[in-house]
Amino acid sequence: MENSDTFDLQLFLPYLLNQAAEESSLSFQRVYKDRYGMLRTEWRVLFHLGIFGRMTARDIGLRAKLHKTKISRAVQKLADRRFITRHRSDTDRRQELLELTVAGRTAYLDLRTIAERYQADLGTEFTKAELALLQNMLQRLAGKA
Amino acid sequence: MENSDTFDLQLFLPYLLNQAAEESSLSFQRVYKDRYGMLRTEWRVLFHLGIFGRMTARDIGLRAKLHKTKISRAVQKLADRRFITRHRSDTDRRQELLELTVAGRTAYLDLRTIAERYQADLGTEFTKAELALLQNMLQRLAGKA
DNA sequence: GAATAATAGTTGTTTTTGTAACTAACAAGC
DNA sequence: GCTTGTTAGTTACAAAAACAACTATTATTC
Repeated sequence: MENSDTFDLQLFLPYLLNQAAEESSLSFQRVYKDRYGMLRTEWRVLFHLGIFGRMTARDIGLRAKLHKTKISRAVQKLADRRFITRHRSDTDRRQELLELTVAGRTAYLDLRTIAERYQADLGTEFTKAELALLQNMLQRLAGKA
Repeated sequence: MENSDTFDLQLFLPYLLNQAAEESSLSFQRVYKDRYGMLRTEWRVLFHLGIFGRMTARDIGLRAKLHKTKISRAVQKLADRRFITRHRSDTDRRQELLELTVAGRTAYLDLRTIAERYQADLGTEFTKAELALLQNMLQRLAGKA
């Protein structure tokens, strides 16, 4: 290590954020993957429909910053597994209204419970104020605040 | 949106962290991708060698939490492009000592400058104390503190 | 109102990643 | 010192993501 250097990679945000994101996603990923065979894009679509109710692929893409091809395939898989229904819109026949089925809503509520538990567990690790600041800063970094 | 729900996805850390990580990586990605045709794993390997000097693929994997196949491929590509050299170790002929070439070090220093500028620019967005707290929390979340 | 552009969503192809199986070298136990 | 297990790294195959080209429908413009 004779050419040692001083740059601290561990503090470089694009790196550090990815490490933290990957680590924090792990436990949640295990649940939606093992329990429902879902991919990341799929649970995200599921959650958007669970939270906001009926919406189109386009709107999910805007909110979640997901590319339409990713959403298209996630929607297909979710529909195949009867988690969502798709209905062509009457006012604009290009777009499709997506909605959770009962099974979809059940899966969503189950995963939401896990997510809420995860968030609650952070309370043992961080104070409320710390957490609020963290979320605020992350939202600013994500360009959403 | 009749089935509206109260869960705040924007505050769910596995989601929020990913959004922030993706957004914050964008500008840096553009540089290492456009300027050097590198992938994420490749700049990470490059940086590890730039920072710590000669080391093995195994040690990079441990530090960066990268799987050995990813590193193996990154090392191949970096060696193809003459950014690094590889020498089998005398003491353990399974492992290979990796080291930056002059071209590799030049690329590293260039990218490091960009990275440092990125970090510096955060200072206009956040206070020193905020940033320190953010980094500390992210390191805890990443399991490295 | 026909021609052109723009939008929602899909499909096909290429890259990149993930996973498992592999080779070669070393280590440990007996 | 031979068998068994472990480790460093590679390769082959499967899954997923990225990107470009496409269809169908709606919006715009002249």
